[in-house]
Amino acid sequence: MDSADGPPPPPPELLPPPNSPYLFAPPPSLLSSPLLHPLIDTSASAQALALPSSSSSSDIDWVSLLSGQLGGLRENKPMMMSMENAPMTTMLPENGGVEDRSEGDLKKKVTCRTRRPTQPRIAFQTRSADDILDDGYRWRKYGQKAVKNSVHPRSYYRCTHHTCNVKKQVQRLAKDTSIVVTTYEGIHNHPCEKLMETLTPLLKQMQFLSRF
DNA sequence: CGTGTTTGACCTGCGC
DNA sequence: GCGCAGGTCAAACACG
Repeated sequence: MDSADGPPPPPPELLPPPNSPYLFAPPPSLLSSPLLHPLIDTSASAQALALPSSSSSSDIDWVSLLSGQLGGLRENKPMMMSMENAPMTTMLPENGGVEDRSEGDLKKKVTCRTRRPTQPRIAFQTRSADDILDDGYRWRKYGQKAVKNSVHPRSYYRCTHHTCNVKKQVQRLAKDTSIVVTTYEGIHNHPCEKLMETLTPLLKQMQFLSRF
């Protein structure tokens, strides 16, 4: 939901280079976009998106990305992606988003009745004052739950697109409440309106330039 | 009135 | 089998 009249909130800060096993990853707005859907594979996502910290945004194969070819990534080339004004995020391995649960004796209770193993799940850590990241999709909140060993509740969201079954969970880390963990589950089966709105003029410009 | 949020109840898996 | 905890449902409510 678009909150906010008044001054815009400060942009989320960059997280420091994460220690293993965390990996750099595109912001949710890109990862959840149709352009990158093929990348989000439950088992392979961490490897496929493994990015050396020495990478820079200049390494991005934007042409491939924007043309939908995704060549660089399909060849598993190291890449670093960034978006202006987009929050830098840290991608966690599957179930990484529940790291904060590991405080105490929380062990392996990550599997639950409704968890579908076939659904890709990707978690992001984002240092932000806002719980909700604007990733271009519309979300409807369907639940909120207090989580053990955490002061902050976990919020559950579902994509409002009628044919889309993507969910996401949002929770602040218990250890560092300035960090928001967003876990995406599933893949959008529809275009991201905001993203396409942003990229369309860019694509046109690139097509024009590519003629020379 | 349509859309989204809140919140308590309910369901289910897991550990003991 | 029981209790706990996570995830979902759905009615009530708020807001533009």
